[in-house]
Amino acid sequence: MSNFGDLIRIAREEKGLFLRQVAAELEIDQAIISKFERNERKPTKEQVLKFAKFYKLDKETLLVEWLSDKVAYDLQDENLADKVLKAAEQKIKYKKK
Amino acid sequence: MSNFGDLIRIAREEKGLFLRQVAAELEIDQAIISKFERNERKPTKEQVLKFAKFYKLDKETLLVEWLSDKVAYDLQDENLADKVLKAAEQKIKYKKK
DNA sequence: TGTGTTTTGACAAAACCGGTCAAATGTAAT
DNA sequence: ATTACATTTGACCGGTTTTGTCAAAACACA
Repeated sequence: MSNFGDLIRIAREEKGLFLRQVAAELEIDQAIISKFERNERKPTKEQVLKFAKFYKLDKETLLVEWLSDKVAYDLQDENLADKVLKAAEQKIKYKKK
Repeated sequence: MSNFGDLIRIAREEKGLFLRQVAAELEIDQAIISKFERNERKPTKEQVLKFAKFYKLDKETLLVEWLSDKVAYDLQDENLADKVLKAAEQKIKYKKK
């Protein structure tokens, strides 16, 4: 199962870059990026977009990965997760109208 | 579409209680309960359970309502909501193993 | 060992939350 | 219109949680 951290770590490794370099480019401390890659910290939306742009990853893919990490995290110890997701889906549909 | 606030407001009105009374009983400030009922603030899980017990509402129903409100809120201005929910579902399933 | 990279953890600043309270507003009866 | 009571609003406070910074520790490997 993929996650935000894996995506950006793989992207970085494919480009043969060091944390230091990415950090300088994106103006994000390398310690933080290290934590993002290990899913120890969650980036802000702005940061997600920075990564997408820099690594030339699909913006939507990365945002979905990031948001779904967050939702899954919020529901992790809820055995009601299924019901919650279905209810949330209905609510979102409803709001769109 | 239902939501947490409506459920507890209806329950209170059905029992003919004033905010003041519920507040005293649950030891939650009435201003806060007023905000819960109008979905202006989100209660803690503990508070949700207090309401379920006091109003004799199904615990699970209320928890699902509360959590799905939160998820829907987090995704409200994301047109990726559908994809996010599907991805989150996969992640939660995966984690269970 | 020496060099360079990544990870860890302590710390401070900022943002976010939950609760308290009193004033403002709403509502209905007299 | 005034009174009495219920609800809503908003300012404020303290505590928790996030976010960023930094340097030291750990790791990799020639």
